[in-house]
Amino acid sequence: MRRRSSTDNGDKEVVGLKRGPWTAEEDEILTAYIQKHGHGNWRTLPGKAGLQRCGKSCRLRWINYLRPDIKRGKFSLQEEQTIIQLHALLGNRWSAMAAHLPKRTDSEIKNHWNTHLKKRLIKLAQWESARLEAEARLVRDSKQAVALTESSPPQEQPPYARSEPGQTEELESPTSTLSFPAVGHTANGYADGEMGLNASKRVEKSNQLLQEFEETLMDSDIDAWFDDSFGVGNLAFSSV
DNA sequence: AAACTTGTCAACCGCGAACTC
DNA sequence: CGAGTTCGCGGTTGACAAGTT
Repeated sequence: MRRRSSTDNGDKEVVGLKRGPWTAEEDEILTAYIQKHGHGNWRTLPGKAGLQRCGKSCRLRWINYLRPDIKRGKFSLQEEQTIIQLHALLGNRWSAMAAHLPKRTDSEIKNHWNTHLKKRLIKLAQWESARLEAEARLVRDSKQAVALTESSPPQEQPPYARSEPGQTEELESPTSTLSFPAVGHTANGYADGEMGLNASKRVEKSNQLLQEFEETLMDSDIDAWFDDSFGVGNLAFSSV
């Protein structure tokens, strides 16, 4: 079991220790002290430097904000790309990731991941899921159209509209943002003249629609998004 | 203009590892 | 070798800013 250290919990119970945002004056005192003496023992540092802060707070402030070799400000596309790749390899090991990003702190990387990159990647994953779902559905509809035309029993409704259990459910996903009344069909049946098409024409049309749909998604949305975000294609995933 | 929501990020907290005695 | 102390990491929180209704 873990032994309770004197710094745990104790800091917030010690009367007189300041908490919350650091002032410019405190920053100055801490920086001056460390530049002159080095940080040494963090626990004893505040007393020696004349700061009403706990050692832990001083350490955090120095490491994440006051150190001279820190690069602040917006992450470059290259840096974001590196973070995504490193995260795929290392998971949430921020300090290990920071070792690969010069002048960036683990805290900064963690914050950037949680507030920017994670959200974007989740969105992309949902997008990709919906795309695959749509693709599967269109392929299935094409095959059904061929099979039903060839066995040629008269159809009162198109296959997609009959909602057979196990057919629609298996393609539905809670993450999907798409809702298809089947491409090229109205809600009540085939569009005018659609039923008159022969099987090969329908397959051709479905394939064409599928291709258009894929091109629309890939070209205008996902790729654009990646370009905007990383300045590259799907490199971040394929190369890791 | 005010109220509300969402985004951002600095600071804190708890824990395990490493170190010291 | 065991107990106590310190360090460093990752997760979470909360204050503030910006955006939206």
